[in-house]
Formats: sequence, structure tokens, C-alpha cells
Amino acid sequence: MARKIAERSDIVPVLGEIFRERGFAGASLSEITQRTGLGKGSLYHFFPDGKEEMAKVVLDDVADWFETNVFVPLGTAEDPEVGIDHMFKATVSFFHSGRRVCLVGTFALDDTRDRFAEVIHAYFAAWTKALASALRRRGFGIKAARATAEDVVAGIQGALVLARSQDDPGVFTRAIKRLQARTKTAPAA
Amino acid sequence: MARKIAERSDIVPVLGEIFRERGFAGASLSEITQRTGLGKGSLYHFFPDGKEEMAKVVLDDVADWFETNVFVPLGTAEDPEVGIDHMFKATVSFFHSGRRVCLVGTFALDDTRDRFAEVIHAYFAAWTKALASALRRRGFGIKAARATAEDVVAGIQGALVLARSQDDPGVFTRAIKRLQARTKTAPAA
DNA sequence: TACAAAGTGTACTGCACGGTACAATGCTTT
DNA sequence: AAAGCATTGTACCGTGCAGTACACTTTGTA
Repeated sequence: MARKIAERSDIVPVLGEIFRERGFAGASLSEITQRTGLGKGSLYHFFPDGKEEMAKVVLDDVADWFETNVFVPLGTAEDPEVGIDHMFKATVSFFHSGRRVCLVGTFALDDTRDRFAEVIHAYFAAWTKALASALRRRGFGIKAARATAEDVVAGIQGALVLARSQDDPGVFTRAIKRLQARTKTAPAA
Repeated sequence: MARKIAERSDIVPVLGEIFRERGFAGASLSEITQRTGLGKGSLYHFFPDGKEEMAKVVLDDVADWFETNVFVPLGTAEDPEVGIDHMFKATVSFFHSGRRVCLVGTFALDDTRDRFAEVIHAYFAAWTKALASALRRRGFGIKAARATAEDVVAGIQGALVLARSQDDPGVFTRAIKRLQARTKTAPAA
């Protein structure tokens, strides 16, 4: 039997899209076999704990991506403004300009959260923390930095919901622009 | 056999909570029978089209509630500020200060959206429109009103995601306060 | 070339799912 | 009180589900 994939990680992006589209409960093994092109044998070979393990791997993959491409730059960029601008750029790109939904956000809303509570918590906590620290370095007061960071992260999530509900990615890209503007100057006390 | 309920509408709130907790795909008939206390016979008597009809009725119920308790006041309040403040109050109360999730938002994220696209679209469209018109009456420019309305509605949705991810309703109530503040004065052009 | 490990396909299991059928029971109306 | 409709419980249906078993093939290694 011909080998289909070299590594488990090759199919993780496909799994991600399926979970994004269907949610955890709605993602069926049959759809997963079809879209990955892998039989159940292979699937359970790579993910012995089944669907739950697949979702966990996908979540970790997303978290890693953000860690590397967003959170670290936020913290290490010489100029914090560069790091923040890069965050918005990476975010827009990751979410396909609002056409793609946030997997972590999707999982956070229903009881799927309980299965993956730690990862989900850590993801948003790391994001707000990294952004707040960059804002602080930009001259924001400690409270303003915290508040603005929460507003931005929540704003991104909400914009994804809104954009999808209106079937209009423009809702997302416009919201991003306004959120980005709010990171430029600290709000008046 | 003793009659359990007088009207179909009596169990709609229970159905709402189940869909909020489990999502559409995750809400099982067996859980619905248990938590409503109704057998399948009664359930299919009241909702001949099954789960899909139940969800539809719940969505319509939510939409009606917001129409009456939020959108209409936003449009009719003598003083628009009163209408807007009332919106935030009603919102906090409806979402149990961030402990309860938005059903429409939950449905919007995964493929459940496709089943109920019109209702979901209309809900958020009506909300942003009503809020924008109130902001206009408050003296916001037409673009600022539109933008702020989108920011607020998205901000609410995002705050619900964030609050749930952190298991901390405070995230929601704090976000609401900041969003409310932003409706007080039009942003600098 | 032999052998073990990794990877794959297929048939299968048991179960829970959404939904149906229908008889039994209550309620309302006359 | 009789009829007729609304409501309910239960048994049942076919289907698709997640997951397992296992034989088989490919690959890496020596």
C-alpha cells in the first residue's frame, strides 16, 4: 500500500480547516477520512486517541504558530510599534482577511471549551499579555495597556463573528484598521 | 398522561440554554428530552421538523427579545443616550454578565450559520443599524456612527468569547464599561 | 535478503443518533 | 357522557457515528 503522507504534521492543516468549519462535535470521522485521504487505520495510527487527539494537536499547532509569528515578535521587536503592526498583518493573513474563523474562539464558545480549557485559556492570555507589554513599551500606562490589549483581542474575535454573520470580510478588515489605530496613541486618562 | 406544559413557548428557554452550551451539532435529542422533561412524542408534536425547528424557534425568540428590549428602545428613546445606556444594561443582563454565551454568535461561527444564515445576518445587521442610528442622534458623524456601532457589537461578541475562554466574567463587564464609554463622545476625525 | 517497524485498507463492533408510529391518556366542547 | 382533538410515553427504525481488529504492504536497517 502506497504511503500517503510522510509525517503526521502533514495533515494537521486539513484537520484544522475541518474543525473550523464544523466545530468539534460536528467534525465527523468520515469527513476527516475523505478530506485527509487517509483511512481510519492511518488516522488512528497517527492519532491513537482519535478525534480528541486530533483537535489537541491542531490547537497546539495554532498556539505554536501564534507564539512564533505573533507573540514573540510583539515582545522582542526593537520598536514595539513594528511588533504591533506585524501582529495585525499576521492576524489578517492568518484569518484570511476575515474569511477564516478562529478555531480557538469557536472551541471557546460551546462545551468543547471544557475539553481543552487550558490551551484555550493560555492562548488568549498569552495574546493579551504580549500585546499589553508591547503597548506599555509604546508608552501606554499599565492600565491602559491592559485595557487596550483586551479590547483589541476581543475586537478581533468579535469582528470574525460579525464578518462571518454578514458574510462580508470587509467587516473584519475595517475593524482591524480601527483597532490598529487605537494602538497608536494611548487613550486620554 | 399528565400534561407537562401549556404552551410550546414554555420550553423555548430550556432549548436555548442547551443550544448555547452544546452548539447545534452537539445538542442531542436525548439531552433535550431529559432537560425539558418531555418525551420525543411531545417534542415532535410541538416541533414537527425536529431539532432544526427547535433551533429556529429559539433564534426567533432571541431576535424578538432584542428587537423589543434593545433595538426599539435604541430607536425610540427621546434621549439617545438613555437608549444606548439601556442597551448596555439589557445586554449585560441578557448575557448574565458574561457567564452566558451569545447563541447567535455561536451559530455564526461554524457551519450552523448556513442553516440559519438569514436570521443570523439580520440579528447583527439590526443591532449595528439601530445602534448607529442612536449614535447619529447623539451627534456622531455618519461614518463614526457606523464604525463605532460595529466596534461595539463586535466588542461585545469578542468579550463573550474572551470571558468564557478565561472563565472570568470580569473580562466581559470591564469590556462593556469601556465600550459604553466610547459611545459618549464621537472619536476625533 | 531478511526482518522489524511503520503505515494502510477493510471489515467490523456496539452504540447513540435523529426521527417515526402509534396506542394510551388527558382535556375541552357539546 | 360522548366525541374529538391535544398531548404524552414507548417501542421501534435505519443510519451514521467513533473506535477496533487485523491482515497486509511498504519502508528502513543491517
